[in-house]
Amino acid sequence: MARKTGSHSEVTGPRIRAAALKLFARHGYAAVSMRQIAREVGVQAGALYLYTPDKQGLLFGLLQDHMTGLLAAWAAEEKPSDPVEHLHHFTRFHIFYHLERPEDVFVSYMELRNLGPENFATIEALRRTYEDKLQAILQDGQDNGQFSLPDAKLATLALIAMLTGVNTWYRDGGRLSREKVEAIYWDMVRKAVAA
Amino acid sequence: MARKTGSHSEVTGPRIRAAALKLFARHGYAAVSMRQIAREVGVQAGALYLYTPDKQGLLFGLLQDHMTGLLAAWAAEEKPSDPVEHLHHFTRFHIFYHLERPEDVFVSYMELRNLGPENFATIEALRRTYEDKLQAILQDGQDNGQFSLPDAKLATLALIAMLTGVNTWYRDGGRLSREKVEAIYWDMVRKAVAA
DNA sequence: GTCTATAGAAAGATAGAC
DNA sequence: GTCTATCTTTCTATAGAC
Repeated sequence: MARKTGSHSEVTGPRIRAAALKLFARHGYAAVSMRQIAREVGVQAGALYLYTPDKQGLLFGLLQDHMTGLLAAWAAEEKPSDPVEHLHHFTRFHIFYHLERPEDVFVSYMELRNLGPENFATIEALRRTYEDKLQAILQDGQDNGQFSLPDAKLATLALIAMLTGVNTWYRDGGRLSREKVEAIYWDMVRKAVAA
Repeated sequence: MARKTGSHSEVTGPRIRAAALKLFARHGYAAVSMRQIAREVGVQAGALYLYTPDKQGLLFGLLQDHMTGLLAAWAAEEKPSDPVEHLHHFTRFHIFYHLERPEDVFVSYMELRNLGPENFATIEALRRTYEDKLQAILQDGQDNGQFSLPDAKLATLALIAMLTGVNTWYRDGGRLSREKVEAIYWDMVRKAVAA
């Protein structure tokens, strides 16, 4: 099908979102202007409002897509039935998935407070759903005696904080490969929850 | 000594800093205006510039004070010579110190990217100094065989991320006391690094 | 030490031409 | 679908009165 010149709705939308993600990650949501985003894309500021109702909607879309993408990716993984192997699989998945998209992770964590109350509740529910996946694994291993956890909920939060923390320091081409990092973290995770 | 009416330099400065900390923590540095800070304190916006060269200086002062306070507090602690006890002491100290000042911790972590390059380098050096305290403990235990660590630096970063993560969910009056939280985290820390 | 007033720049969002 | 132009608000920072 031929497409009219100057009509780019299917390509401009994603480019706006990519530019917003990049700029929000680098400078923070509140510090980035709609004009900056437009300049990055190569359109005028007014044109942005064809693709988002407002600046807040742009942020919300980024966070929502990140969280639903994360949940969908985990849902698509094959899960071992043994809790220890299941936890290892989760550890690998979490580290690799998050290292693959550092800007999404950074923005999703840093800009939560810039969401309106309703948008915030939506994202929080998604995040909680993800946490529950890990908590179920830990509870499973606790129930069959492979893990020894004083508190499954706290262990969930502690492990996720530890694993997501990799994003704050990891850089491609650094001292350790992703595989090596994963192995080192798995060693600590495994021992931290061991019976 | 009598003090002239309308002269409040020794009290207004700290109040400005307290207001800035509160507002930066709640809304983010970039989203808070000097007018908001002034309104919170009860002075006019122009008066703020008697106490800080600019908005950036206000942020830098908050972060610098937090980091130097943290280092001074740790320096004042008595350190057990046994690495396991030393690590336990660090775990307690880190959790309690950080839970005691959630706004400082939050701002110090979230607003790093809003520092100018020179200010950023200064804060990063202080943070690194603190990390080195933990790393030395871990290395000590590794050397005498009480700990088994594939990588002392990564273990340092992993443990600090895990411990600081308490601040993201802990609320006074919640399900668990600080003491109980500390005990649960210490159980995981201890096992994660155990030989 | 604090105030009022303001300079000068930039923000979010909209209207209407093409 | 995009642009130009603009409305309205708000911002940081400074000047000068008291």
